[in-house]
Amino acid sequence: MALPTQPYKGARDFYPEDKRLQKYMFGLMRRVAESFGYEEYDAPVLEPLELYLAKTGEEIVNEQTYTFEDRGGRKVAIRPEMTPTVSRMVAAQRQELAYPLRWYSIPNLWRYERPQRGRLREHWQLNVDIFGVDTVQAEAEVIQVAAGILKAAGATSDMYSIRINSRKLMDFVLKDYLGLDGVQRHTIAKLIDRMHKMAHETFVAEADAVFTPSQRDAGASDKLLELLKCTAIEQLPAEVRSDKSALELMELMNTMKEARLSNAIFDPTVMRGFDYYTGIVFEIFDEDPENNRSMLGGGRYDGLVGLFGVEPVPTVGFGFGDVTFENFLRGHGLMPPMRPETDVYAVLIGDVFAKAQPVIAEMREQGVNVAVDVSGRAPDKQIKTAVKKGIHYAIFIGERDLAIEQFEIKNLLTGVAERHSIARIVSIVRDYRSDD
RNA sequence: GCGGAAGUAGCUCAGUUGGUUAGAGCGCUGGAUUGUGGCUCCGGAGGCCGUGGGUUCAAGUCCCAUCUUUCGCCCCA
Repeated sequence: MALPTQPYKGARDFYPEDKRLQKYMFGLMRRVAESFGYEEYDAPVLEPLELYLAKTGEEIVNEQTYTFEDRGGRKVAIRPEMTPTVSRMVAAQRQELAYPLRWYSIPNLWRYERPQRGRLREHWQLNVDIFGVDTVQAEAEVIQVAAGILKAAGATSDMYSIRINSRKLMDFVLKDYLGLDGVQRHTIAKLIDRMHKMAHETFVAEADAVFTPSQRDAGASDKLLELLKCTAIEQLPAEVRSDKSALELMELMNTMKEARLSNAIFDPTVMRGFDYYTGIVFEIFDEDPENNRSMLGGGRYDGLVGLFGVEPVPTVGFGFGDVTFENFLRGHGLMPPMRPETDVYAVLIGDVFAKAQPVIAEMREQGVNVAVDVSGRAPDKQIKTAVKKGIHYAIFIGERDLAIEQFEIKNLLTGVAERHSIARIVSIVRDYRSDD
């Protein structure tokens, strides 16, 4: 029986062309994050299971985390997210670090669930976090990092929307404004999270079923619906609008405006699944009608670092997955032209492999990436290979060329061939490469 | 974890109410052609018809299970 060639369920192989796209996406992420002063860190793929028990959502730990017991009887998890890990790292050096601390990482993460569009079992996720800032200036900054990556990818503001809400505000709404108890709040919160996926009548009916008769008489249902319709803080009822959390949101929205992020809106239906969020939460939505989904999300989690027994550190961060990013790029026609790493394909004519070495070495020393065809096949076959690999230049090396130290360099995309010295060829290829 | 759809060559697919030795296009590969790719001509390789079981004289085709992919639900880093 033959071994299967397909990768593990929900995981991907990265062939060179796939890896090229990944390098492009990660490159954008790194460049933009570093332009804001973020420093890259990393950590093990394995963590003790306890790390996730405290604050990650229950279902994620119990059903969506890969776990096993090691030979020493320790319960181990393959990291399903990076936030607990980075909190652990910050807590470990709580006193030594320089705040505000700006860190980013692009870890691969695993979740055990059924793969579907935009969600696999293994994915890579940019994590951007700022530690030690308790004002909404932190939120404003990380949102700008997120938007900056999309902008660097060539996205325009109509392609996505930045939707902002606040856990504190929703707590105030559900507890003080609507007077719900703990269980009711939890149920309604989950319901709001699903709101856009269900028929409006279903939502109304399910929400109504949560309220007690006296709450219903007090118009809880209508109050909730009215509130969820708001798309700006100013539209909130006066009682809600004067809460501290609303003022905070207003300040953030104002900064968004100053930062020219015109597609940032207040959206009370943005809840986020994790239990550890404590304040502002936000998502960036892909506005592609074929792919209308949250592609990036984050928020404030001031309580996590403190779980490790040190003084708490206020924190804001977001995660941005490679799968949703790739869908976004494809959906909006933002896929970049992929250029192979190899600049020049050396076509050898006749048995000149040994004699050609100095010429090839010279090109490489000058920074040109050269792949040599060592197949001994006819020149036309060698060219076909170069074309198939997508290499842009071929250099022809035969006895004649070596004798006069002039070589033909052919642009395989245009078919144009010229004859030059190696020095000249090197400069032509370098100029061409730095074109874009 | 729950429900729908689909698996035939590397890719896209055809294959009649079950009936000889399973096909096409593209791709791959060799030659025409060891000093120049895309066009043309000639040749070649490549399939346990996803896997296992069942029904039948006979299964790519019908039934069951299973795996994988995909769409949705749950959930959502």
